Amino acid sequence: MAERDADRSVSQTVRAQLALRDQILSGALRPGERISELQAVETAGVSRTPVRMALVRLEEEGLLEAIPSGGFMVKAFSERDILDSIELRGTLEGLAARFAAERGVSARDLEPLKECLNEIDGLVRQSPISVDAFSAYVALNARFHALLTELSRSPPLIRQIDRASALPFASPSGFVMAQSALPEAQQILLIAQDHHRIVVDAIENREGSRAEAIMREHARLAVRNLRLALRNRTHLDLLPALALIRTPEV
Amino acid sequence: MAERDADRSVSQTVRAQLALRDQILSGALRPGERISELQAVETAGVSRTPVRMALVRLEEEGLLEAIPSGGFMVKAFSERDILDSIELRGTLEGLAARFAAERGVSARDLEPLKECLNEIDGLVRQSPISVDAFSAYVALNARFHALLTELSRSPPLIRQIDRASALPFASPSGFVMAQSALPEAQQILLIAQDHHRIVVDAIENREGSRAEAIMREHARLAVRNLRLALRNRTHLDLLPALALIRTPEV
DNA sequence: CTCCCCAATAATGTATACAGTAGGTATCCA
DNA sequence: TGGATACCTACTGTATACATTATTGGGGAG
Repeated sequence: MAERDADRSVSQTVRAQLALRDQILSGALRPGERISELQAVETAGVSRTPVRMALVRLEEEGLLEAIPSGGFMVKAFSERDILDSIELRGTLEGLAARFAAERGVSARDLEPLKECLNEIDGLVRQSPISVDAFSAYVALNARFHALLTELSRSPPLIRQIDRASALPFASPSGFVMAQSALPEAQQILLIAQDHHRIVVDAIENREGSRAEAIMREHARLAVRNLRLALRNRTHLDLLPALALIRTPEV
Repeated sequence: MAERDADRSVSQTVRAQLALRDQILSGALRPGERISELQAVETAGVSRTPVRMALVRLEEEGLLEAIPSGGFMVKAFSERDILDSIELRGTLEGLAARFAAERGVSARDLEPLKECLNEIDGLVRQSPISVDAFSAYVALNARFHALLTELSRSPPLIRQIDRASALPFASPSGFVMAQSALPEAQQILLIAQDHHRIVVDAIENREGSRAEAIMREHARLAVRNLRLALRNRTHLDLLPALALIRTPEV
């Protein structure tokens, strides 16, 4: 009720979309559960029209699924869906790295990436890494991936990568957090940093195939790590958006 | 006015979406042009609410672009966007082929693909190929790609490939039509058929890397061919034709 | 003559009212 | 007592009315 007149700068549709996404990701709405428009109207504090717009957008985003008889439900994902989504994004980012390398990148455009890596360097060498440093790392890592994607200068590819990252567990931050549940987390961060450095080097030297190969390997390693994390159920609570994983039938 | 009560089985939203997509693809609405909701309401014969829903869906589909000040415009694509979109889809289909090979496919699941190839065989060997045979080929080729995608059994990947194929020029039918404008069209069809046969073989023998590599090469070849076609100034004839072609939804 | 500002108009974003349908519950009959 | 049917409720899909914002055109000032 305090939020009713908060942030008048954003449209009602966006506000509804954010509110609903929050509810889904926080687990307030369980997978398979039907979304109640009326309830959404109350929580978002807007009328049905923008709520319905938000529902359509969230469906296209992949968080919701249309029910044939009408309405929407929260989409449920299998563990394999999650692993596939990560490999998918890795493949696309590999293509982005190739494009960047083949098309040439000016030293000035490469500067932010290198700066990003340097900032990360100081963080990953701490052992054990502090909570603040870790969240700083997560943000910087996401920034690195975004910058790399941009370097492809291919709007269709960038768009597709954004879509592939929409699912929380498929986003860069998502799987960094997932891997952090593993005992070898510290070493994983160092390896990731190496990968990133190689990619930047390959792009700088215009070696498209090498840039792509290392990004794909990077993703495949992440998939292997996450598969391990998923198998170790005790660490599952550290996974982002665990609410979206389909629970076994009761 | 005859369409007002036609097809009561589909929702008004879907009807509006189809009508608008038709208008865009047929060129009745030019790229960059702002969409008039009022006009859309008239042509679709429905009220503003389903029209706006359709607009949001078409934006997510990639055919429209939101205008910051409000409303939507028809999205404009550069030639490079078109080429990138094709390579993008090829990359995704390569991953699909890899998944299919690595995860194993039963002989029964592979049957429809082989049948598809056999049906195509008879068509591509005709020289010159008749108009009817060509459109039959286009349909069968699209079917082959759809079946191959399905074989990955990865819902996230399938979804992403569908999205990548939403743009008419990036769809299998789209670039077959584009390449058909080249003088070596006949030979291109034969090469494509070879590629497809190799992919099926690789999947059957569970050679993931080979299956992926050949699909990517297939796409890169198509990109090269289309770049030639665009450079030869045949694109003035090509683009309108491309706009008319879309892969069947199913 | 040109540039800027204000006002009128049109179109978007939002809210609400209406209609049709699916699902649930209660009652009645076997 | 169990099952089927009919009614009722609640929710979705659609239409329309309202408000707010952008755009355009004209008029006035420099």
